[in-house]
Amino acid sequence: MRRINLKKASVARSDTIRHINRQIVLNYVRERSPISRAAISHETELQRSTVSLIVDELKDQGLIEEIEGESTGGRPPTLLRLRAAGPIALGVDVGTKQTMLATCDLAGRLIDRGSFKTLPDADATVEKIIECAGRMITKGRGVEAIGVSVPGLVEPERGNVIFIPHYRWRDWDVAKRLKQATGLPVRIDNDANAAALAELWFGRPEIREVRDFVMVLVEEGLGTGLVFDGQVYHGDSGAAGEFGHMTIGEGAPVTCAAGNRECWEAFASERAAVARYAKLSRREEGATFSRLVDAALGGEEAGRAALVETGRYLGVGISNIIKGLSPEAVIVGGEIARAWSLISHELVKAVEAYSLCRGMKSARIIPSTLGETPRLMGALSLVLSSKFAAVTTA
Amino acid sequence: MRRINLKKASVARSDTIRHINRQIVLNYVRERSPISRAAISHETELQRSTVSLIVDELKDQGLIEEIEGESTGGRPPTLLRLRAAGPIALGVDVGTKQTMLATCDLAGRLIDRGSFKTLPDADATVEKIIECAGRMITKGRGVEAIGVSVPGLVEPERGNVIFIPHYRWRDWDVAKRLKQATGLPVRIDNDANAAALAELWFGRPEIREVRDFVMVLVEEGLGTGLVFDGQVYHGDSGAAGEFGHMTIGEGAPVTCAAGNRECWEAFASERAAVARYAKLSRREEGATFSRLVDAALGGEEAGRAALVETGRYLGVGISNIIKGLSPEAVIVGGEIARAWSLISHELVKAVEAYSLCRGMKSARIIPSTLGETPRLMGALSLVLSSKFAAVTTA
DNA sequence: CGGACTTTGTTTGACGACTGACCAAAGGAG
DNA sequence: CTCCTTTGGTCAGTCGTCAAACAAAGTCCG
Repeated sequence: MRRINLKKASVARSDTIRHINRQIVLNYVRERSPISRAAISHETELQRSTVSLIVDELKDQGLIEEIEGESTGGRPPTLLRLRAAGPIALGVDVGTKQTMLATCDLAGRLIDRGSFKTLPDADATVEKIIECAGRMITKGRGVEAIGVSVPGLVEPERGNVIFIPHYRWRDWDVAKRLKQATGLPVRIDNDANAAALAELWFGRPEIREVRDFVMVLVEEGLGTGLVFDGQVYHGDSGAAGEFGHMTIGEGAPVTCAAGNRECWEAFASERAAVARYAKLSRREEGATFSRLVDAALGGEEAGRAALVETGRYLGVGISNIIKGLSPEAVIVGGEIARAWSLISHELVKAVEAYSLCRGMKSARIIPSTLGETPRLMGALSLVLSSKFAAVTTA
Repeated sequence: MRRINLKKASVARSDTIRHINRQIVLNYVRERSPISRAAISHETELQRSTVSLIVDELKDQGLIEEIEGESTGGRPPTLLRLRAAGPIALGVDVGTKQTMLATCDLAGRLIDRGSFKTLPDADATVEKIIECAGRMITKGRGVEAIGVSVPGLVEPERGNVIFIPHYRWRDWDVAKRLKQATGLPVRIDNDANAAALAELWFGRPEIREVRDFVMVLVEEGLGTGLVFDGQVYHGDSGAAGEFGHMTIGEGAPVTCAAGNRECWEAFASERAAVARYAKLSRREEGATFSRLVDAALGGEEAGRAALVETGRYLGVGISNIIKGLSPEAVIVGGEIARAWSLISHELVKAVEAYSLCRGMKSARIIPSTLGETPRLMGALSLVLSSKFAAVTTA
């Protein structure tokens, strides 16, 4: 029931039909691999002859490859899977501490990795990214595009980084310069959006099947990535997902980027947790969030208490999101997911306490299924998802 | 960049291409009416011959009709417009005070209207709706489907009304019984979602062009309808849009349905405004919101103050929504829109005060462009939008 | 007033994509 | 070894669009 956007709508030609079916077949190979032509034909209700033609096209384009299958009583099928050979995408995850790079194949399997400490200077960081990326591209031939994930405000369509709070970089031209230096197309997005994209395309099956969910990425700040109908929602000028700046109360332990003590971010980010820890333990001034999590997991009471309190406030904000958006799932990502066993109870309790307004079925709340690299996988997903995305018609 | 849902994806056949182009042409007729075949051909880049074939099909189906045009220097065009003759949809708006019914033509112009006071008994109300609807359907032949808008929680796909707070009706089977009684298909949705749909399809051009917006419907309660990418978002099991139950502070003037004094609804609904008015004016115990608005527009200070305060809290909640969703516009609907000149200043001020966290471009905030019947237009839109909606392919 | 020009709408053959029926290939079961 | 099952490919038929030519119905200007 979508309203057609006449300004952007493109009419269907005779090859549109092939484009649509090509993407459907490709997605069957991706999701049900290894699968035979006959099985695809059976499930899609396309004729076997048609599937064969489409498969030939996908093989020619180097997207899929054949392997031998075992007979089930008749002629043995030739099974299809995504082409495994060689890297196809390069991902750059610009973090507040480290910048990580990786190449991966079509199926999203990592092939090569690299990383360096992010430099406080914007230009120097770009130079280092270009250098490191260049090395990985020449080493692994076949990279077709680059995806970049950054912890800040981005206009994805224009490839424009507006602001990165941690380093106070404004109008950072990383996308333009990467493109110039490598000659490859560059896609860029906010880290929470990228992480949401990664869960959508490469998360564990129980998340991949979910088409409406919210990614809550806890880092120094607090970002949210919204997925509606299997699609990351960017809002007007790509700035959606700043639920981190939602007002949820007063007297937070730290201030948000704008000096506000009422934002969700000021209550539930890593910085908030570290501030609570510093107050509780009273000794470590220069405590990092990593060490805090290690300490808590090691049984230290102050660390545990700081994390649990942070988890509770995460729950308060999540309950607001659930009420408003009724997603099927909420995914919590970032390093805090390592301590999920410690915080989940209090977090879920807070969500339920604030949800009592309506006796509704609540969303599943789960830690990221992508381990410790949701942002890096997100950067790679920016490239890979475009290969598999649905054809946009009207 | 949408992920294909293999469980629901349907493959493209040779007639899919026609379906897609048919909807595009139909939407050109709807939005640029009156328009000639040649103009459609020019804008869509379809051949004139193809447009002609599609137009023939649409004419045969009684969706469009021809009128004569004036020459611009060559052969005069035959202009096309939506068929104006006769009603095509019946809308039922179940309100907490009145239930309104109307029929309209394809272009959304009202043809016939009726209304009655909503009865406190669920069954009796259904009976009365069926009686009134039956009369309007037999009077105006041609009605193809019925749309119903209700002030409560709905599962639109299953046609199930879960709960209507005002009357405490649970599992109301209005859709099923209307369908049985009339033999027509019935579509049902929450009033805020319906109103959002109405703005999307029948709002003034400045809203119709917006593809991401939020409808805030102020009534006894407070509902929100979310439109993403030109599509009403329902969330998991159709329950999205309950931002009214978002926690925004403490000590609201009234309680929400669940006895909570922290919800946005408890601060900014009609009930909240009436409670403020009763407190300020101290005399009228049985004040209604309608009279409150009349009094305020008439210059009464207590009424004005009650509305302005309510507007301020509307702004607080709207600022949270803007931060999280970055919509292009926020539309405020309900009777309070009548007093827009009184409340807009304070409302916008509150939004700005709470938005300072990020110096971002803010959404436009405007009153409903559908006058006093956004819900009724919403009910009609439930039917009409399905005629014009984009073809869902993959 | 009449011919040239302009614009609109229709007709017709060619092309691309899918369907469906038939055929060839390759293995299992008896 | 023969029959059956399953997979994959071939080819005429149909549907929808494109492109170009054609017919229709005006305006413009000498």
